[in-house]
Amino acid sequence: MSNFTFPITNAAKFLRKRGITSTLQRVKIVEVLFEKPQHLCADQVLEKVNNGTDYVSKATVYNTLKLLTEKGLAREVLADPAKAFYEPKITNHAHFFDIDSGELIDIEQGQADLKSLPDPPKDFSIVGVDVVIRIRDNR
Amino acid sequence: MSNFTFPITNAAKFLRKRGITSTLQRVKIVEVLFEKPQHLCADQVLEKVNNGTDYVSKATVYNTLKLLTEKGLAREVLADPAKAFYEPKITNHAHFFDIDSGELIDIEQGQADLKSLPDPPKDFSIVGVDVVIRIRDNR
DNA sequence: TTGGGTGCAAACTATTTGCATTCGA
DNA sequence: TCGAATGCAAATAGTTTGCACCCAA
Repeated sequence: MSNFTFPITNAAKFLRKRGITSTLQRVKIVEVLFEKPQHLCADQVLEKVNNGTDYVSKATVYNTLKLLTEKGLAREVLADPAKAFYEPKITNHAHFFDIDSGELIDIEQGQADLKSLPDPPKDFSIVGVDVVIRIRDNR
Repeated sequence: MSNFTFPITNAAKFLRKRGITSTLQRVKIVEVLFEKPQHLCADQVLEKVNNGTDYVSKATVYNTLKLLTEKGLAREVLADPAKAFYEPKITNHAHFFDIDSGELIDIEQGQADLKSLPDPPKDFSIVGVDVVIRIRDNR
């Protein structure tokens, strides 16, 4: 049900199929984010969506990225203290974070797995696991 | 060199020993953060430091927490999208993050280790590894 | 007609910056 | 004395909120 290939060819259908009202703004945002596997912050999405014009507001970009994340269609990556990144790739994988450039790099699944998951506190269940490996260019 | 027991008894000495100029403001902040192993955001540190009075500004709290982090004496935890947490415990360990309450819980070392570290990109070295396991109360 | 859903301007909050002041050599 | 270090008011940047508008029932 969450399967698709990059880029998404019909964003309106993609949204409707997943129970989200399709609107002009959301279609534009989904087209941008799901063009290919990538890591974009809200401002980058805003810029790509508008591209000189003025179709979508900043608030709508934020609200839509949040909506996509809540619906499980996109993933929020917390690695840069300054801002959140969003990615269309929701399969489990870890990230390198270049602390100087602020760039995120995917780590292939299986390359940074936990030995085992710890037991969560009583009555709690695990919602997700985030692994970020901070790196620095030596040169 | 980074060894101490909680709470720190002489914050001024603690700072000087580690090559950081000791000031009234920094001493207060260190006394608060290093009272015991805990996770505090900047605002919580500010509140505890001032406690009704007005000794230290918000900017200084932020700058000092950043300084302590850069010097390797404290650790910044990125788990809550809204704000950063700081902790005095710098030994390697993962965290549970309660997505509803915003609370961080330490995971004992060894309970959430990576099978192995992935090779960083050429010319890069690994600076740190952050593991956050998001949890939710089912009740 | 109406009630939930949508988009966005304005508000808010976390964090950083620039600079006057202080400090140590 | 003087350059570097320090603290903080003000500015900035990321994100959220509240409300006017719209649309389907």
